[in-house]
This record gives sequence, structure tokens and C-alpha cells, in this order.
Amino acid sequence: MAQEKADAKQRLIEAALKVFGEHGFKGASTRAIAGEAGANIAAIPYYFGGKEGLYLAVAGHIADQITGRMGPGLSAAAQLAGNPATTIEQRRQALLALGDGFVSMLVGTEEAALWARFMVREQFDPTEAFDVLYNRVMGPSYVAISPLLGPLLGLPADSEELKLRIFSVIGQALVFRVARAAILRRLEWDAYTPERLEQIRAALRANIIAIMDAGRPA
Amino acid sequence: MAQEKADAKQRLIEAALKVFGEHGFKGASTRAIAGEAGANIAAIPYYFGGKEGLYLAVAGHIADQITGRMGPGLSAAAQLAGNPATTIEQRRQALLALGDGFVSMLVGTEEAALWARFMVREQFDPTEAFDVLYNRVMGPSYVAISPLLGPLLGLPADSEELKLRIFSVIGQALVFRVARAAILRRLEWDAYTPERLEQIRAALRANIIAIMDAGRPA
DNA sequence: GTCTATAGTCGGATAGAC
DNA sequence: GTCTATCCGACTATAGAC
Repeated sequence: MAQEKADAKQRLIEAALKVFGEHGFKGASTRAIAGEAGANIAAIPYYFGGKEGLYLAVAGHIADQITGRMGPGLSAAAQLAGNPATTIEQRRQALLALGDGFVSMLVGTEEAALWARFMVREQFDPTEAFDVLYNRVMGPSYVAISPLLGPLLGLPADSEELKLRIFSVIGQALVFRVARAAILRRLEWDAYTPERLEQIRAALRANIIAIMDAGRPA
Repeated sequence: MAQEKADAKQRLIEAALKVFGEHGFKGASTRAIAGEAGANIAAIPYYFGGKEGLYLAVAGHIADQITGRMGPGLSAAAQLAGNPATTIEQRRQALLALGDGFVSMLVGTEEAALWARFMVREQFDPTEAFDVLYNRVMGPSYVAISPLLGPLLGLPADSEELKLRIFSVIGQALVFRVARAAILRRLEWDAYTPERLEQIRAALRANIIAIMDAGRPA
């Protein structure tokens, strides 16, 4: 009984992440999910109460995974940002590190493609799952960036301008998942590799440095 | 016979854009599409040969619409960029104008939400429709930006660094569609209004100016 | 906890009237 | 060119055996 396979419940969640992402809630069939998971169709009503319960469980799973990977970095950034003794240069470095970590997680791992696909769907047509993702993932990420970039741009933490500019910066990384097919085609790449990932991080750093340093007193 | 209703074929395409976007290809039912269009289900095999043909027709429709709105601006930018007499300052202004136009189109119109939803789906799981969208929309847009930003950053037009940094910049605008729900929640907005649209354009301009001007000789 | 069998509904496509 | 009627396969959920 070498634990080579997770239990049926966990396998169903991972299969559902893939199939819901491919076909949406309506388009995903419980047959396909159960088949992918190597489980019985009847296990879905049994464990999750039905198709909808499984969908929500997928959102929780995504939040768990991302929190596990980004959590430590975000906490460190928040602590550093909250300390009045933190210098401008330390904020710059922390922001760049956050960007690197975000790209590594988002673009550099295969699972993140599945998380992103599911999350983007929820952005266009939010359901109950969006609340889970916003409260546990998107909100906390934003909150970590705000007190770092605000002082660098000379903008108050609660100003709409700062919020918009932060989302714009986040978009610079997000695009590598959300427009992946177009980017690969333009670059004549077949996939992201570790070397290419570093090129992406470098391009993003260059843009972030430009934005941060434009806020400096001339 | 005041032309208050387009013909059934056109109505089906517009209904399909909405329903395919909501539920994906599999999840969208031809019944729902026909119902939304006020047309008969049998009209879909009749006009488009089947569900797939209708899906492809939607891609063509999106390309037509976006080309109609962005085409003139892109042509003007391309002509200006190709002229060796064009100054750096003119390139800066052209790039900012392109950004403004892109945000106005993408974020400022209701239909663009439908186009974006359909196109993002194709980015994650490309089908034949992606070729249509890439060749007619995404490719040409990129090509217009490249010869404007390249000289400003001192990067050759075919360098991978330039390509990556351009996509990163595009992401700054894209995010306002792709993370719309999260952005509205963070800003405590219920929708984008014309005033808020101008705030978005301003935030984007600030970031683009920072990126452009960081490439200037110190 | 996992299976088979089945109920009841909805799916896309077609045939053929008008 | 638009309709109704219909075929047949796929869907989710449940009941009940093991």
C-alpha cells in the first residue's frame, strides 16, 4: 500500500481542476472527471454532494496550493514593508524579489497553468468560487505589494492611482500565462524553459525598475 | 421592414459569441444559442455546417470588429514608425496614443468583454480559431508596437528582450479585462465608467512613460 | 467506501413539411 | 430559408448490492 496514489477524493479534485478548466463548469462532465481521476462517477455526489460542491473544492485546493508557495514570500514582504526603518532601496529589492517569485510560480510551474485557467474563468464570470480565490489569494497578494510600491511612487496606500498602477504592474507578469499561446508563437518558442523563464524575469525586472525609479526625486 | 434586426445568420454569430464565451465550446448548447438569437436550432447546421463552423465564424467576427476599430490607428502607427525621419518624441507620443486607444477599445466597450473572454479561452486551449485571431488581430497589433518601442529602449526589433518587454507592456492594459472582477472589488467599484476609464489610461500612461524614458541616455 | 444499474433530462444533427 | 418532429447518444444523480 505504498502511498503512490492519493485517495479518491484528492484525485477527483485534481482531475476536476483540469477538466473544469478545459471545458468550464457546464462543459465538464462528471464522467470525464471521474475517468481522469480513475474513480467512480458516483463518488462525486458521495464526497462533494454533487458537481457544484466539487467545483468549490477545486477553488479551495487552488487557494491552498498558491498560499503554500507564495505565503512565506508575501509574509516577509509585509513585515518588511510595515517596518518604518525599511529603506527605499530595501523596498526596491523586496519588490523585485516578489516579482521574480511571482513569475517563477505563475509561469514556471505546470500546475499554475491549471490554476490560472480556472481563476481567469472566474474573473470573467464570478461564482461563489471567486470569493474564495479573492479572499485567500488575490487580496493578500495585492496587500503585500501596496506598501512596497506606494512609498516608491510617492502615492498614498489607499489612493486609486496606486491601486491601478499596481494592477497594471501585476498584468506585466500575468500576461505570460494569459497570452501564452500568442507569446510562444511570436517568440517562435514551443514552451517556456528555465532559461526562457529567466529572460522573462529579466524583462519584467527591467520594466519594474523603470517604473519604480521614475518616482524618484529628479 | 426597418432593418431593426440583422438576419438570422448574423444574430446567431452574436449570440454564439456570448454563449460560447460563457460556457466554452462544449458547455454551450446550440439550443441556448438559437434561443438567445431568436432563431431556430436547425439554422445552425444550415448556415454554418454545425456547431464547430459557428464557433469559427465567431472568431472571424471578432477579428472583423477589432480590425475595424484598431486598424486605422495601427496603420498610422506603422507608417510613422517606418519613416526614418520620425523623431524619438513622435514615437513616444504615438506609443502613448496607441495605449490610450487600446484601453478605450478593450476596457471601454461592452462588446470587448465578450471578445476578450473568447480570445483568452483560445490562449489557454488553442483551436483552429486561434490562428484566425493571431493572424488577424494579435500579430498585427504586436507588429505596430515593435518599431515604436524598440528605438526608445535601444533594442533591435527582432531581439527576444524587446518582444518580451512589449508583451509585458501589453499585459499592463490586458489586466483590466482579465482581472476585471478582482480590480473592481479592490477599488470598490461596481463597473468601469468613462471617468474611471480615464484614470486607467492615466495610470497606464504613467507606467509606459517610465518604461520609455528609462531607455533614454542619462 | 466503491460499485452497477437505471431513471429522467438534455445534447446535436437530420428529415421533411411548408 | 425557416419550421416541427424525431433519433439517439450523453448527461447528472440516485438506489441499492457488495
